[in-house]
Amino acid sequence: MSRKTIAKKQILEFIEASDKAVSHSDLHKVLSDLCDRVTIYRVLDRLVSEGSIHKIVNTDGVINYAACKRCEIKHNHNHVHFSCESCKVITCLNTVEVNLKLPMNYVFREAFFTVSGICSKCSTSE
Amino acid sequence: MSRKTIAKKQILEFIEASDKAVSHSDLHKVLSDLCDRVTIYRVLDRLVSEGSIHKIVNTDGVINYAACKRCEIKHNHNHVHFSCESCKVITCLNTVEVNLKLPMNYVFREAFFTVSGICSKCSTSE
DNA sequence: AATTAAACGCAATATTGTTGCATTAATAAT
DNA sequence: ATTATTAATGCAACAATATTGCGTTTAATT
Repeated sequence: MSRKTIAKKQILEFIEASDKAVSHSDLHKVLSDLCDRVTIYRVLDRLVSEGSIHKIVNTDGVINYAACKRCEIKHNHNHVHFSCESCKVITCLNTVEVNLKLPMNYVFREAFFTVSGICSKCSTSE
Repeated sequence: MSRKTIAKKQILEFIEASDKAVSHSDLHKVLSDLCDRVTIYRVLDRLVSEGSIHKIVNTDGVINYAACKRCEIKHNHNHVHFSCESCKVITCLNTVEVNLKLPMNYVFREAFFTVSGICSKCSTSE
């Protein structure tokens, strides 16, 4: 059974408080006093497998994490993520829906959709 | 101006001949006699910026490369990539179209769509 | 054939992620 | 409240991946 440790609590709190997706190195910069690098990796794995957060692979291959805010209602990570080229912020576009139909005999399991461009904040503030 | 070197020619040929997306380590295993690891990185960057190949970030964050087969007609990398969990092969689903509409003020530049599951080859051969 | 700079190899370094193991601490049992 | 159990941690080592600097090579131009 999974335990409620200090590291886990702090890491989850940080991710939940953030309005953007965060990477391992983001967390390490902020929580370096709290715990070891390795612990952050292990806590992130646990949080993902428990369904508290989800992984987002950015367009450059960097893995980010975001809290599952609406997953209580219907667990679904197949929404679109937006990666802003200007402010580098990665956000979840929960409002955008994607519909696609795979070819014959393909079995769907999971979808990862990331769109890069300029977010609304950056496009309106220039 | 970009030069036609042996390494570049060989790497592009290999990627074009492959029916799946290949990673840096794939290339390094095959072409280790041809050139240095670093050269492969640099050639890949050049080929991408020249538009001869395109990047595919897999669901685990590993970057793969595939040739741009239909880009002569209409340069478009916004098609769906499929990552097979069984045979680990990454393919371009040129036939699958995705339509999405970004929220107000978001500027679209590029889309990265990857679906994971079981490909037709694996689902029919079991 | 000489010139020029892109491309290269090599070494060093940085970044990212994993594993083993002894120790610590959260939870359950007494 | 104390003890027992084992999940979780820290640390060190390791592995894989990616980048940079620099002297040398080589493709393309003159």
